[in-house]
Formats: sequence, structure tokens, C-alpha cells
Amino acid sequence: MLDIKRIVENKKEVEQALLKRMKKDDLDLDEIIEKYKEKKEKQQEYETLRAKQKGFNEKMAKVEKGSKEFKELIEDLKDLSGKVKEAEEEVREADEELQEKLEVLPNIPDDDVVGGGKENNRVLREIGEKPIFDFKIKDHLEVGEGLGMIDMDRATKIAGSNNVMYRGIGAQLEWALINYFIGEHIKDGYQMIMPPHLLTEQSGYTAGQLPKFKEDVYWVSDGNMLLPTAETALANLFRDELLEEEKLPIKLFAYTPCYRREAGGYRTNERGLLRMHQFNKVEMFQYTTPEQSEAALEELLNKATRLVEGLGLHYRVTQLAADDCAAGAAKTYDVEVWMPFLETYYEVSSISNVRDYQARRGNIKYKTGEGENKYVHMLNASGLATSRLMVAILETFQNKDGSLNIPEVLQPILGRKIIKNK
RNA sequence: GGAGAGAUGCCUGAGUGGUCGAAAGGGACGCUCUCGAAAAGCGUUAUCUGAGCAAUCGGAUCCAGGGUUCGAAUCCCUGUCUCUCCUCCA
Repeated sequence: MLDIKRIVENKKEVEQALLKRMKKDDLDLDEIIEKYKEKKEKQQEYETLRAKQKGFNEKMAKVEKGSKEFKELIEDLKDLSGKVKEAEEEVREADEELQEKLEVLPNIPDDDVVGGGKENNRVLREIGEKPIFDFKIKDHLEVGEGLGMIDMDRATKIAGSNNVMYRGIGAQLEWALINYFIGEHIKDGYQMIMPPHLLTEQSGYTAGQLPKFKEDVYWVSDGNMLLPTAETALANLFRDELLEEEKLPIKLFAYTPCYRREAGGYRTNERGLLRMHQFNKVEMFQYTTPEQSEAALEELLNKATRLVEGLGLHYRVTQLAADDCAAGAAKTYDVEVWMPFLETYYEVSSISNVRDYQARRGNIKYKTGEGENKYVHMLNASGLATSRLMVAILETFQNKDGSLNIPEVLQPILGRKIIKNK
């Protein structure tokens, strides 16, 4: 949610920034400003009438109940009461219309975010090198199924298509990844959260997934939704709360499965574990003051890249163009890992500064030293998406004989260096 | 799942349909006193929002949303949450 005052006061500037991620035809700030003015006018009208009405209260209390004067007053006031109600209704309508227009606007991109969509994403750096194989490599499914780590057929049997089941050492490896990330986040002073997976509609709204992605999340019969990412839970922790400035930044992380309908269908080449209805992800999250949020974004990016590096995988960092960022994000980095078989990079972490966009929706503020209540800034970052990394690991560390080397950092957790068929 | 009770300011807690943004106590903060502290006394102590340079004036908020009424913290309905008892359980 954008600040209506900012739109009114800096229309040109806001418009220019939003055009980096919106088509001109979809953006009509004048209409919004018009609505805002209309609402304010109606509000004035209502308040004047209401003040008048309240003014009579004292008099009514003093006048004897059954008296002639009393009855006459009531007749007059009935008329006024009707007007007050009408005015109130008009304010409500105008405000609703305003909110509707306002809440679909995406966040204002940061100055250093370029306009346009995916095609304008910028690769900032590539780390490590593409592995070279002296044999014909298999894709991750072949490696994983060959070693009995993944059982797609039975997963599909019990849960339908686009589901996966890890088995034996495969399940252990996935779990070891999660453990590795958890350990690193705890070392860095992040607090671990285990949130509920079934969230209310309101939570989806605050996080910004609703109403836009209503079709993409799973709904259960009592009206709650299955979280599509732990971000949805973490972004709602302090909803309607006033935080203490000294407590900021608040650094959190959570491991949860992420549930997504992926209703739009699958790209045909996204075989196997690349896109699933349920995948594992560790999510990092920060609540900061506006002054702290830029440094926090860099910190989160560093954390994410360090984890990938720890695994010994080749990756690159890109900065997303305005229209490729999630609607709430003002600036987003992606960490993309190299998938040797597909010969493409795939996102394993998306690191976003949402600034006060979610805080406005969720009414999350902090008290400054001067006693002023200000919206917090919020940041989210995968740290990391384990199911995707599994793909990269299976493809990158495979050997000619079908066995798989285990990344060094995971060896102590798993108690072995290599996975092979007996 | 069944039965009942409740939701009021930073906290505890009172509240009659009108003069209630709300008693009282506590806490916190400030001042007086003191070398300092304690104690005591006095005072201050919600948020959002509109107009105004300002003093100030107006509106909203007693869980949320509807309703009744000239007027609602107070009455009615619905929802949410909390607590107690029973039931069921990992």
C-alpha cells in the first residue's frame, strides 16, 4: 500500500517511478487523487453534521423527558439524524473506492532499479565456474532416482502430479540442507520461528499475496489458506503492533514447506523438482527502521550467497528490473544457481526490500525517540529454497558411475562423503 | 464437539442509554523537598485523523462488523478471540 499523501504531494515523481513497472494505461493517479479529495470533502460534511448532532446531546439530557419541548426537539433531531447517516454512508463508499484503487498499486521502485520486465534484469556478478564434465551427464531426476533418493512415481500415486517424495539418504540430504541453513542463521543471531502453516485471509492480504494471487494459493474448508511461503507468516507476526525502536532490527527465520497451486501450468522443460506443489524453504526476515533497511538488504544478500558458496555451487546474482519484482518490493536481488543439465540459472533466493509497503497494510509501526509512530521497513529473503538446491546438487556433484559427492559442509551432518549404489 | 463466562486506556479494574475519551488504584514520567536516594506532596500520562502559522477547534476509536435510538462503552444480532467445565485426543 502506498501513502496517499505521497501521491498527492509528489504526483509526478511517483508516476515516473511507477511507470518503470506499469503500463501507462494501467496507471491513473489523477483518478486516485480525485477520489481522495472527494473522500475528504465528504468527510468534512459528515464531521460538521456530526458535531451539530453531538452538540444537542447535552441539551437533551437536561430537558424533561415527557415535556413538549422534548418532543419537539426529537422531531427536529430525527431529520438531522437521517442526514448524518447519509453522510456517513457516503464517506464509507468514497473511502472504499479509494482503498480499492490504492491497494492494487505496486510499490515504488528504488531509484537504482531499472524499468521494464525480466529482459532488463542485470547480472551483477557470477561466482565460481560452470562445472565441466568428461562424461554425458544425467538430469537430477535420473541421478536421484538412480540412487533411490527420490521416488516420483509413488509420490504421484499418493498425492497426484507435481509432487515429490524424498527417500532414505535423499530425505536425509534435504534435511541436512535445512539444518545447515538453520545453523548458520542461528550463528548470525536470527531468531528461529516455527509458524502455523494455515493462515487467515487477512494474513495473505497484509503480506501482499492477496487479492492478487487468490488463485495460486490453497484454501482449506474453514477459510484459511496454506502458506505459499513462510514470508506470509513472518510478515504478519507484528500486525497491528507498536514496536520499540531499540528492538529494531528484528531478525527472524523460519523453515516451512511452501504450498502452491501453480495453477498456471508448468513449463515443459521444468521436469522433476524444479516446480512443485510443495517445496521446502528456509525464509529470512527483518523488521527495521527506514534508515536500516538498505544495509539490511545487503546483509541478507550476503547471507544468501554465503550459503550457496558454502555448498560449492556455481551461481550468479542479478538485480531485478522493476516489473519483475514482486508487487510489494521496492528492490529485489535474485541469487540464481547453475543447473548443469538444463544449462540455465535457477532462482534459489529472492531478496527484497519491501520498505513500508507491507507495514501500511498490516499497520506495523515503531515509536521513535521523539515519540513519533512510524511504519517499519520489512525485508524478506529466501535462505534458501532447499528443494531447488537439491536439483543443483544432484546435477553438479554427480559422478560418471552414477554416484554423488556430498558437499563438504553437509558431510558432518550426514556422516558420509559420497552416495552410491551398493 | 457440547455448556457457560468474558473482551474497557501502559496494567488492574469501575461504568448508569445523554454532561464518558471514560471512576479508582497501580505503573511510568516531571516538579517540590533532599548533598543524593527513599518516602511524601503536586502534576502529567492513548492513538489515528481534518482545518489552522499558531493558540486552538472538529471527527473517529471502550475486540470487529451490522442494527435499534434524537442520542450507544452501555440495548440487540453476527463474527473473532480469551477463560472455565465437559467431551475428545498427539
